[in-house]
Amino acid sequence: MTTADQVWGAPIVSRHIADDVVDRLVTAIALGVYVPTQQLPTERELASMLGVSRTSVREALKQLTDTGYLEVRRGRNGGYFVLANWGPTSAEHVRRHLVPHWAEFEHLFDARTLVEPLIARTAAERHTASDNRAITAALQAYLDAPDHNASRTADSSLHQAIAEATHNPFLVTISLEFRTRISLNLGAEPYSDEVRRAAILQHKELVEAVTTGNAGAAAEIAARHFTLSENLIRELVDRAEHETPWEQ
Amino acid sequence: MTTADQVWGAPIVSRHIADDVVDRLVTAIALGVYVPTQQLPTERELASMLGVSRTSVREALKQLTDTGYLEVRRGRNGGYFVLANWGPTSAEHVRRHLVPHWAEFEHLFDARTLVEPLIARTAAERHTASDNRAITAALQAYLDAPDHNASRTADSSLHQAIAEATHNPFLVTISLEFRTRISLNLGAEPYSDEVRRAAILQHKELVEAVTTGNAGAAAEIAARHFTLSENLIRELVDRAEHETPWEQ
DNA sequence: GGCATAGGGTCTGGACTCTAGACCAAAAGG
DNA sequence: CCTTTTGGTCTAGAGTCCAGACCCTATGCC
Repeated sequence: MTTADQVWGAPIVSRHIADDVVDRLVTAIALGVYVPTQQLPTERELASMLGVSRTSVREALKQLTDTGYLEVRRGRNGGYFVLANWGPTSAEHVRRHLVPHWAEFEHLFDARTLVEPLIARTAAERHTASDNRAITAALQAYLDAPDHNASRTADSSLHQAIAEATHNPFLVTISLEFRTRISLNLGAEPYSDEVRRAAILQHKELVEAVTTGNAGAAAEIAARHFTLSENLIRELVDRAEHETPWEQ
Repeated sequence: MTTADQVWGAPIVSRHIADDVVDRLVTAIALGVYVPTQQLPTERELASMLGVSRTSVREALKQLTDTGYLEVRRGRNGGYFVLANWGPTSAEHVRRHLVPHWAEFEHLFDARTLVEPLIARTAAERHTASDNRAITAALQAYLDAPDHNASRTADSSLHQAIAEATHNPFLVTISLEFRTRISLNLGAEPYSDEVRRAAILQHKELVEAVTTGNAGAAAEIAARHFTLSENLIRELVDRAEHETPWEQ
């Protein structure tokens, strides 16, 4: 693998606008901007938000509806609604997304476990009073989250607030990219009361370390925190592989 | 800046194929795959390499020629040739690229100085015998480089070989992205006999630390190494700003 | 000198994409 | 029942991309 290979590697393919729209929608849903049962903006609104024709938006929505991620209802009060197929608990989802991308997944977790502690450490070293306010508010929103969906949205916002305390847009982007790609294959990270209790504790510790400038602790807690969900996924896939021993 | 803003942020714009080709070419030249005075592949070859029509390739080459980065010669033995406008030593180049993107640049250096030591450390922890061979070969190529251009190409290959020793494609991509974006604004990093001597020493130390698995030293040397070029750029811009006090 | 060749330069027709906008169909609310 | 909101359908026109044919120019070679 030479430098030249990296550059010329893949042929250029003409990306269709609809594919870009699909990416945005999937990202939004993966990050919890829209949660199951929630209604998306109307076709006309999406078209105007994204600066694209309604035709292209419809093409994207059609793809997502066909794949079973959205439901469409006609008439007044109609629109597109997020279905609940995003959870990794369904063996279906595991087979469809986790297993085919398993190698990428391992690397993704690996890289995240390496980079996120660095981000947490840097945030702890550079945070300002205003960062602290944002982080604390995000933590509070997370603690107040009434259900799993709200919890996902708040989790993403909290980690984003921490990344922003590094005051480096590249680190913010890298962190967002990790969240997106992981949620993308995963739908939601696994969830149970036990997991939530552990996550609450870790988030509190992490926020404490970052906002008080305890860089070493922040890095260490972040490493533990991101290992938690990684292990949950592994268990899940192990189980799914045993339950459905390789037909189709 | 909420999560939703990050997702819906920019409107979707239809990327033209020619812009993608421009990106590839600029990346290739920035990374030293093609160096000044060297001839690019022919239009027909590029079209086939990239899987696009000759029309699109021509459009891209026209842009780069108009901007003054390529020269075109007609007739037999003709073709496109890389011009020498890429060096940051020209005050022209500094004004045109460094100053307008200065903020992005600071962040870029900052992120690189944070992440590259992590990559070096990880490479030191995970290297295999085959990685060591690749890294050592890349170092030798760097030492043997007869001139500045060959040196740039070899430098990029060496850092890539180290990144690949992490065995994580995301880290490889991030490292490549840093090199590309920095070279993109910079053309080449500044160069002098003194700089080269320092760089040779640091590259030797870095390779030694990585290949013998001395993770701490690898991280520390990488941090120093990437700070070196950062400081050179700063001096350069300071000088340029004093020499040409803000007309145009 | 003259011819063959390897490049860039130009043009065309057709397939496909994207857009804007008009209009239809269904369901809910008043 | 009628209006309104929302998805569903269709069309005309502009733009993009491609494949391929053909032209122009400089060089190398006989």
